[in-house]
Amino acid sequence: MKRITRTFKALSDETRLRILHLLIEAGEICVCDMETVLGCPQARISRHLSVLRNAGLIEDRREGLWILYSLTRPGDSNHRSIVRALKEVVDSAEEFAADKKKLRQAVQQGRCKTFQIIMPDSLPRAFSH
Amino acid sequence: MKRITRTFKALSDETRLRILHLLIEAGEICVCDMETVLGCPQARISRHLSVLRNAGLIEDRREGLWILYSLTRPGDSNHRSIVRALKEVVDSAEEFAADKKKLRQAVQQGRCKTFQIIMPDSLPRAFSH
DNA sequence: TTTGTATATTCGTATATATGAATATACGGA
DNA sequence: TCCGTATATTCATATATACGAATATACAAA
Repeated sequence: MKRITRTFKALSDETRLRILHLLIEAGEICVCDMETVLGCPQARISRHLSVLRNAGLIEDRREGLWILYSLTRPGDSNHRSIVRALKEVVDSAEEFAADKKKLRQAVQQGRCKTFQIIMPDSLPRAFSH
Repeated sequence: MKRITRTFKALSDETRLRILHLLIEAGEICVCDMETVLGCPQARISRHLSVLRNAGLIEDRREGLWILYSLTRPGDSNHRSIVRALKEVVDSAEEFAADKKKLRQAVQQGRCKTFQIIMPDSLPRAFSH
């Protein structure tokens, strides 16, 4: 039960939903790119990331100086149900469209470090057109 | 966006999830029956009900002295997605089983006022066996 | 080993939330 | 109109959460 309420609480903040949306869109993304796209101070993003990590929603891996975040693959049925709802919600809510656009532009203009790190030569198809 | 975060926040509390679970199980239920099944003080339940109502998750109607609560029928796609996840979660989590059992027993032993109010002569099929 | 970049944490503070106890309100019946 | 039952709200307080600013840590490159 505590696990469930903690997960819902993690989803109850605007910045955290925007972060999760970026992870859904980009697959994997570093903190400074979140900073670029969301326009939030780094400390704020970092703190929200730790809330999401403690809720088991995201995980990270280090790649040189950068730490790349991504969604955790759901480990049980509750997690799966909640993440499915999350994806439906960020998909249908207009407020996320601006971030999506900003992310795409940053990637195409080479201002997005994540893709220079993990795939220096090619863009993921989601951002190539 | 505010609507979405408010909805998730409403789901981030144990008592509120237990209340929603009862509404899912019973369809419609009065506050004193929640008190009986959940074993929480009335003021606490009432306050949590107002949080859920403000989030648009539940609605109520008066029937004499009693106020019967039920889930709001989802009005948009976000609401629908979140409520679907909620139902899956309370369905699969073991912690809700005890409340379900207690509700069933209360109904069958005639200690549940809701069904004496809304259907004095017959029990809903969900509780008749 | 120094420097710069990326990320995390600490600190002080403001705001929100949860709670029990007490009180108020709404309604029906005597 | 008075009383009892059902539900909501107020009050005081404890705890949690969010925030910016400042600082710390981790790593790579020179």
